[in-house]
Amino acid sequence: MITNKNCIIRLSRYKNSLYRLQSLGFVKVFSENLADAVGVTAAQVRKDFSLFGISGNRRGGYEIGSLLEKLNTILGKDQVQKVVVVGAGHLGGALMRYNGFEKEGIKIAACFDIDPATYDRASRIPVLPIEELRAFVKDNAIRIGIIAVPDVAAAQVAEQMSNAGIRGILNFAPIRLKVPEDVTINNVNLELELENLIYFVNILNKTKAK
Amino acid sequence: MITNKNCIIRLSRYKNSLYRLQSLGFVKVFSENLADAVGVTAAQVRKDFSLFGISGNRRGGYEIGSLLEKLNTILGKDQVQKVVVVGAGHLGGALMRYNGFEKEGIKIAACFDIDPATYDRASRIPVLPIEELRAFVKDNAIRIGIIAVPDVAAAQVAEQMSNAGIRGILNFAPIRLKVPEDVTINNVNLELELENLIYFVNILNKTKAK
DNA sequence: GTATTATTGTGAAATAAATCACAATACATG
DNA sequence: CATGTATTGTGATTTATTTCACAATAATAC
Repeated sequence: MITNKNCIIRLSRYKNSLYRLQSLGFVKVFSENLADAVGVTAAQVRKDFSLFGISGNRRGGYEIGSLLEKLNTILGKDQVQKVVVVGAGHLGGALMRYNGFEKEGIKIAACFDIDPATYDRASRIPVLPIEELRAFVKDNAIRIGIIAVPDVAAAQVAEQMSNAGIRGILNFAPIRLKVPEDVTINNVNLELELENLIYFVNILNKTKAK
Repeated sequence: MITNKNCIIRLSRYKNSLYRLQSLGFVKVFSENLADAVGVTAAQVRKDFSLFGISGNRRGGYEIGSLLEKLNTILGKDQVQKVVVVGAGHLGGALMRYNGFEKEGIKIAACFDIDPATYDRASRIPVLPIEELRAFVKDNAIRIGIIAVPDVAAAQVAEQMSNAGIRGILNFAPIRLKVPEDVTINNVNLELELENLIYFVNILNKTKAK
């Protein structure tokens, strides 16, 4: 079982690049081409594939169509993934309006909040009371949730999600969530990303200056 | 020169946890406590500090105040960091309204777009024509930029930023940007994060099932 | 002031990830 | 059908990161 997050992210990148190559009319690809497109080494590409038992054709490279099928299976993209969002504020709203998920086979099935002013059952993506989270998650067999609430509410929401049966959480709140070990958390923290950039900009600047 | 991104992110996390501990009235902290708060091992905390020449007091732990000073210096938080956003759409708008940056000493100085309908020089955060990016960046000595435009425009914006003198880019567009090597890029890609979650939820599920 | 104890700081060891390098092999060419 | 060539697949090697383990040492107790 491969649990190297970077490796899985590379698989996603390969997949995205392959779609681009396919739409340009390409049918086959060499590890070298894919490596260039994604920004890694050719050996890394082959090693990653080898890890997942994906094989190509010596001297002939990889057939894009079948490669995509395999990657999509590994990445769970052979079916539409339904997710829920908790938090109908600025961020939750932006996520609901964002149309990049659809073409990736990800569907926001509903949004939940505690503020009745936000409720809207008639909307394309319904906004429902948080009390209905559990039932909705069960009824729709949902396993992925997005936390888009202020940090003070995040811990409680994480617990509600976990109790409801959600097994993967994308967390936008800038705090560490504690969940059972069978729940996976990916954090998106813009302050951290910016802070990180600042550090690297600073040290690279100093290095050049010397 | 430490160039391990994860290590720098841990420093940010230590810093955030330390502020929390400080606000609870704590004055000193042990590597063990910090480790618990951040979710790493105590040895990792000490090793990270050691890497940056930060030392505590054997048997007495670390004094939170001076530790924070050192971390803030390393992370470039001893002065307010001004950044620009390019793209005044949903995402750019949400970023401008987001008030989490301010308390981290990060200030969005201006936003740029190509659509005259978005221009607003009188706003708290002015929205300006992209043509003015270069002059603004120079005049305000800005080094960090956020790309919040659709993917088709991202490559061009990255080039404009890089030419204008920006040295760190936070990129929300789901494509790989090519920039000179003295420009650092951090990508935020929600589709990728979700896809990644799906993978881990799937494999953990299978593992448990067997 | 001596002994005891808790905690740091950091080389050494272990583990994880990436790269190398080359045998295996499929296709092309004559 | 033999020879040459390009590309894969992967064990071996290298590099990076984390963890271990324990000497050094500062605070505390007696």
